[in-house]
Amino acid sequence: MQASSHILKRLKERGHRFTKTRGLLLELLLKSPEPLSALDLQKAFSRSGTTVAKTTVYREFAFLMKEKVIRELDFGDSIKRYEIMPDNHHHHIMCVNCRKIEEVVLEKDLDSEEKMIAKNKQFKILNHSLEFFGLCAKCQ
Amino acid sequence: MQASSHILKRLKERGHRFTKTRGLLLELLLKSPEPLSALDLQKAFSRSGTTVAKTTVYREFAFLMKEKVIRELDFGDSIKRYEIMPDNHHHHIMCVNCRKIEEVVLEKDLDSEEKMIAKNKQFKILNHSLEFFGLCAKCQ
DNA sequence: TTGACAAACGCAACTGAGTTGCATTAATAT
DNA sequence: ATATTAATGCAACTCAGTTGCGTTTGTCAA
Repeated sequence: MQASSHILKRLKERGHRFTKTRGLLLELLLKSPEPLSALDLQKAFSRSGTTVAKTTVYREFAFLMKEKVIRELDFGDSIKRYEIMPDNHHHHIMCVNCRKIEEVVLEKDLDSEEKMIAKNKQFKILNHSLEFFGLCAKCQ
Repeated sequence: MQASSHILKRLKERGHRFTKTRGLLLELLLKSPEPLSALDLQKAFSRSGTTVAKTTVYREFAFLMKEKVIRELDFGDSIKRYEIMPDNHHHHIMCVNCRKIEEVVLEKDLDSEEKMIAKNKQFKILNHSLEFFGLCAKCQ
């Protein structure tokens, strides 16, 4: 029983197929300590002794986004990265030198700020993106 | 006396040239209520009755970034946008429908959070990016 | 188990933001 | 006025991501 089973089960209940590629891609995302790009995933497939077309990876990202299984992250380097949709609300910090990414949890969330903005700007806020940039222990 | 004069003066003091393109580009950035992309700027040049090569716009962005006259913003749509380096620390909210961007100022800044992260993660934090996404008054 | 059907896949060609090489133009110092 | 070199323009390029289309494969019903 792989860690991705319950997700695959959920997808199947919604009428989607259980393929080898989808299973492995989810496994790899689940066990990665860092968000992964399309290229990262192709490399991970390679290391697992398989291959996957980049088209498939991008389409799978789109599919899993639609199903809200993963979420997209943007670190400003024009490479989209993805992680399994987290239970705990967290953000990230990326080392601007070696690109290492770690999760960070704020002491206070941004809910009250969002309410204030919604009120002042008459925007209906749907989400936000907050990423920190700096130098990791090794790179400073 | 244009609004960009003091910036051009500052650049000149550092040994850089005062060109028509640089002057107009700064004028346009200064008077824009929203951050601008390279394409936005080319269009704005057009409306001013001039033209500019996209290469020039990108190189000018790089130059002005190096001189810390502007800063780069990322709203996750793989288009870099730029705004004059602000005095007041602010973030932005973008309408996911019509792409309208407005400035927002937090009630509490993220300094204490940054200190906490720096301590816990042993990162030296250099900066952060925080953008909100939602629907503006017209689009909801 | 088999056959049908559509979801999932792979390959090649494409898109579009941003970059690079190189020749030309023009701002500044002397 | 002239020399120097920063700034500019054009064309070709890069690279992450997308699209078209023909093929494979998971699923379901007979």
